[in-house]
Amino acid sequence: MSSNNTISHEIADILRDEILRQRYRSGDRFPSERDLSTRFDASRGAVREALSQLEQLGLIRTQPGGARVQSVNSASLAVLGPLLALDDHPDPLLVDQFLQTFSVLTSMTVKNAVNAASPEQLTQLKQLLVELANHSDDIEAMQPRWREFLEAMSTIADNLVVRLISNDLKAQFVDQMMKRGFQPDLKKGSIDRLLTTLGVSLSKRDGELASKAMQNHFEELRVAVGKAIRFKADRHRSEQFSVA
Amino acid sequence: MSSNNTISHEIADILRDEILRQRYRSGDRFPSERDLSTRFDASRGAVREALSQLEQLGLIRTQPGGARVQSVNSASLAVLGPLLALDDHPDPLLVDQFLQTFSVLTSMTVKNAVNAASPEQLTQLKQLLVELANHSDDIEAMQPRWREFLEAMSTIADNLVVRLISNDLKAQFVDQMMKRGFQPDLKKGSIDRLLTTLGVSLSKRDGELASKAMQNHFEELRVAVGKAIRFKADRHRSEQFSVA
DNA sequence: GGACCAAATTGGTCAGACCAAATATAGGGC
DNA sequence: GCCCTATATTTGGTCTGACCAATTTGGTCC
Repeated sequence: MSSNNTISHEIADILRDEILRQRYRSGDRFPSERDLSTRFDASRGAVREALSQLEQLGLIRTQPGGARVQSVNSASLAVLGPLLALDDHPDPLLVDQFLQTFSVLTSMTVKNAVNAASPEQLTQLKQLLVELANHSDDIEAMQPRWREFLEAMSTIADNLVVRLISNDLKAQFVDQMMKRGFQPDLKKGSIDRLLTTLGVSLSKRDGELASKAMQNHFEELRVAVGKAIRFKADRHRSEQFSVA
Repeated sequence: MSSNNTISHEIADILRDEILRQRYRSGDRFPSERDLSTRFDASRGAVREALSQLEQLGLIRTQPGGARVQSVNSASLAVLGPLLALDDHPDPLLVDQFLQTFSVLTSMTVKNAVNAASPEQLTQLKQLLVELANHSDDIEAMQPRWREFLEAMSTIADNLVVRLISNDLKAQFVDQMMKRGFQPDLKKGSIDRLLTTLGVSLSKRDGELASKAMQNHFEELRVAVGKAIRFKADRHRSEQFSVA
């Protein structure tokens, strides 16, 4: 979880999940600090630090007189990770929304990067593409190289807004998916096609082409991930059934 | 500023700005809580709550033994607002990056909304468009109606990820720009064109068309805002000169 | 110069106290 | 009975002073 192993973080994690699970309705009064400190058998200071975190997440709003729960819709980006981790199986809809968002942001980054790259940076990118192509048959081995490639793109595009969003999103999403051991089943052919198209776009300095290629790739990824999730969910259901 | 009028928020605001102004280099040791509490003449508890906020922002990382400053590149989205508000005049590059990001996210939202809207929602959207067209000569009056229109789109598209990002971005950016009294100089003709195109896309249920229209609009907006900022900056410089 | 150990520093937590703002409650006027 | 007001209570914000454990620091010894 996101917890440091401090008491205040632990408390914050528990309360956060309770809010995300809709245990309090938006607008409800939140338990008082003194009540919480007895409930968790902790000092009020520790509870206060936990509440401070929840406030930063946009989940509660504190005021002298009492704290109130806020709508998840008005929360901060940082709640998405915990929201995904809430159940044993991720919400397919939410995962799809993640990927769609990644898609448009990454496409934009790639477009700007290809258009703005210096000659040296272009050769660096080509180098990384070759690296990727050399490992295109081992998805595991591609992972870190993809990361490196996209990181280079992000550095070249140099858009702080997108970078911060992507930081958050990646931290929330990618790690979650990794932890659950998701392996979207992408056809090798489609990956090869992506790599060659990206190579062409680099040679021609055609950001638009690179952008389209990424969009295509994410479309396929969305389908594949959707299948993977449904598959896992089905298996989970049948396991439950066999136990019962 | 983003401060509640509590001491801990005040301290957090000051320290946040100091970090954003690069007063500490990334990796540096951050002053100890006891030092800070004497500096701000506040209790250690108040300082701790301030540091907790900075940690949530991703600006520092605390550990027994000492806190350390982190790179702004690895911070949370929520630093963008303070980053914009840092100087008297916003960084044109950052503003442009904001708009570009808004552009892709809004375009995506609009596309999905148009494609997914129910008949009732379609008529609602058309209604809002008519409202907008009726006030297309008064930019001030359009503002809240734009907000309403995009809010409706966002509700229909129903993508939580984008919604949370937009929440953050809007809270950080739009309000900042409003406060500074920015009025990007958009030609009435181009707005009318946008509105009619959106109307057509609604009738045809053509999300792609709506998306393209929004992209175009944001392109023009970026140019207009860029001009407005440069104009303001120039005037500011000349004022400084005349004083000196 | 480098490895190792003790002392000082630092973050994390606790307890008990006070204030001011917001809320809940009781009372009085209609 | 209903509404409004004044009072009492609850609640968040802050302070003080203390203790523990982990880290850092500085010096010592080889």
